[in-house]
Amino acid sequence: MTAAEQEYTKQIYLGISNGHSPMHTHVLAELVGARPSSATDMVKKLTLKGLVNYRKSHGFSLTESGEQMALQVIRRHRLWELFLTENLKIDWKEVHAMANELQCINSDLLINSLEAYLGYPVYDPHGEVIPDAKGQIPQTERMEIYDLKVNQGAKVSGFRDSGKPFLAYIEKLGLLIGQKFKVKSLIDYNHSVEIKPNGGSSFIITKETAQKIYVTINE
Amino acid sequence: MTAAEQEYTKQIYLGISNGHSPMHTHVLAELVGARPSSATDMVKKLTLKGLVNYRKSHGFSLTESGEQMALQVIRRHRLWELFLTENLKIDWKEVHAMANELQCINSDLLINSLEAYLGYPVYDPHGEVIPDAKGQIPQTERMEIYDLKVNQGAKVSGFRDSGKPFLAYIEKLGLLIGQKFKVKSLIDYNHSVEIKPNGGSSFIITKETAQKIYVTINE
DNA sequence: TTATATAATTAGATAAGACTAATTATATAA
DNA sequence: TTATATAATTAGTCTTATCTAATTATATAA
Repeated sequence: MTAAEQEYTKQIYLGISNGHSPMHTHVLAELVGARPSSATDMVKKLTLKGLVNYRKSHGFSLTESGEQMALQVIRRHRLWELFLTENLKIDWKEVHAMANELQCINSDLLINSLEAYLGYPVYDPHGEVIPDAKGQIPQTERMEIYDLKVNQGAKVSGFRDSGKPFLAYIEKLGLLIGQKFKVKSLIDYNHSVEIKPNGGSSFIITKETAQKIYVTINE
Repeated sequence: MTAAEQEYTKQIYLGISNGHSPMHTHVLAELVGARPSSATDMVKKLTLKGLVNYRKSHGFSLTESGEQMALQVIRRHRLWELFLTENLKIDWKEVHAMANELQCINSDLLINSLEAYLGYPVYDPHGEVIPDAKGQIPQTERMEIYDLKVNQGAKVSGFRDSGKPFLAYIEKLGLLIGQKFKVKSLIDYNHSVEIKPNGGSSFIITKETAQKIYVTINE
């Protein structure tokens, strides 16, 4: 499988996981950073290889083997991200792009050795779960800030978006993984959320942002 | 620069270092594992980019900037090889192929972080010198078994060939890096060399093999 | 110097992946 | 139901990197 095929397959999986079901060519094109016509070409190719269920001009999804493929790419991506931040101490906003190049190296020996070296981690530096060698995803419940109620306290545990602009914004807000906070109010008008981090003053985030930040509730 | 351009440039450099000066298309083709016509195409492209000095139907060499380019690729390759063997504990015969895929990721941040993580190493697992960030090669003298005299003792310090078949042969002979041995005799007929490793019995290696094994002489 | 073997190059294909521009589907509003 | 906006696809082009087969250079031996 080529690097491009792997990246498209990964993005179909992630897009569908984030609610874009069924996937559409223009959404996929946006996700991989290409034009819709390129996405159409690739989806047709992936369909021929049995990785995608495709009905012309309607949406599409991954087949069972396409999903397994995607999970392996995601596994490689996230293990490399973790290595880059944890071991090489590279800024977490930079690692996504590097991991996108590293993920295409498809060697079980390499990736399983890396996984062992990192100590069989469960989460990547953005709080996303790392699939295991069999493509199994350790089951964890993912609640978003958007799901919280007023006065509820919680702790940041991950992010749905690993793009540099979003992560830079998160860093600016001080909402790094582990940060505790409380929901101060929910704004009916546009569904924004006002939160107050422990040891900081409160501010408002949009609905979109509140849906991209995973949390665990204080026990 | 594409992965292929990087690999060709690297192989031109290594080939010339190993005495193929000037380089020729059929030799280069052999080194990268392609046909001579492909090598011709690539050499023409590299010439247009100012990396190669080329005179049609005669040999060619790298320009100053081509050489710098090659040294950076070699640097990345050897740092990754070291990481794979030292940290991930992957068999040294396997790492060359993996490093060939990793070497194309051209990020100074990544590779300088990796170098720091590895502790600014000077040698890769095959005993080859690692160029620094500026493309400088730490100066070390490279003597081969073939240069030794009868009864001279020495220690294996590296190999000119990092291909799997050669390394498997070396491993079989027990001539790993650090192994001490003595030259028992030089065979005039075909310039083979009889050596006796410390703690083992003597055997004969061909001239070609004797030229691929670097040594340091016992003080 | 001419014949010949070897090396090098050219010509022409192919495959992957991307693009633009044009066309065709689909779904929604009037 | 028809018009229209949006989405999707097709057609055709480009680049990179390969290949085979044919041709041309070069150098060596007779």
